Amino acid sequence: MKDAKNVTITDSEWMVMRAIWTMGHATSRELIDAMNELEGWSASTTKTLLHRLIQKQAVAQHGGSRPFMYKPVVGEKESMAAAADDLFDHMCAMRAGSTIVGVIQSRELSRADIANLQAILAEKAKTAPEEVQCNCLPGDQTC
Amino acid sequence: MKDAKNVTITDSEWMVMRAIWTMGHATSRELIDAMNELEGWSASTTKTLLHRLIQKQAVAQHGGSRPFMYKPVVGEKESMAAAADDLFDHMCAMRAGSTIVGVIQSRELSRADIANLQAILAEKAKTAPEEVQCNCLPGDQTC
DNA sequence: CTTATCAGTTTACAACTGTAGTCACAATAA
DNA sequence: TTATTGTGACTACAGTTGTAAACTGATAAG
Repeated sequence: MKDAKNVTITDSEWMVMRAIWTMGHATSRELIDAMNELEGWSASTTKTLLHRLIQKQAVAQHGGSRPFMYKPVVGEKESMAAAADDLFDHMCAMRAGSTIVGVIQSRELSRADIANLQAILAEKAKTAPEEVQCNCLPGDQTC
Repeated sequence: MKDAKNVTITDSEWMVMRAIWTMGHATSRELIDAMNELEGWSASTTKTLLHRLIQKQAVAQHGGSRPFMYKPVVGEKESMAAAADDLFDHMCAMRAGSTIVGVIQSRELSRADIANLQAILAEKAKTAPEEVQCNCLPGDQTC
């Protein structure tokens, strides 16, 4: 069973996935056109990326006859979560908080997103530690 | 003037940077040992990464005589912010909010981080849109 | 001073990425 | 039925990344 955790989507592939996710399903022609307009890519480039995504089982080919339909196999939400987790997993745990502050400052958030975040934060506040430990070096140095 | 925005640090290089950032400055021996313990890397691997970081001007060699000192040139905070921005720039703006929700849920945050986030969110709530537009396809489709 | 060792520099090399051309075959038009 | 074209498959190729060996010059030990 393929899930987003096991698939690594590269930067270029990500662009194609976004189009497929948003369209729900698409023919190669539609994707080629969208990518050409968005990124200026040649048809070959989009085709290659699409094939690599199929190999990775991030996308599947549907419909028996020739203009095939392409549909996402991995979900957008899960893939985004996996990518974000992957990023933060490679960074210092102690500074994750301030990094998230930066992200929130620079992104547009809907009212619902904000309400959601506020609820989670209120909950987390109840048990939050004074300091998060740095996990960048071996042993348990005080950083 | 080198700033974090212009330097792309790869995953492996990131590990070395974390050690250097945390140590403040270090000799190659210290880094080699730390990386060996943390990642099981051979001395060569750490040396290579260190050199690539010097080339990228993410790290600088200090001290005239042989056991040189290595110090970070780019800051940890700025590098983390750049990496995080880069990630979110490649993802659907509409779903950034829920992705952040996921990140916050899975990370440990200090009281100070939480207070900070709460303040920013309260501020952003005042002008937050009902919906953030999807920016995955050309044109302005309703997604 | 000569030798062994360690730090620093070069070279290596396969896998992965970004970007794209070419080939083959199915569908369609003539 | 044959020629054309659109779509999918295969090939290409340079640059990056992960991982490390080999070489070279500085230091320390004898």
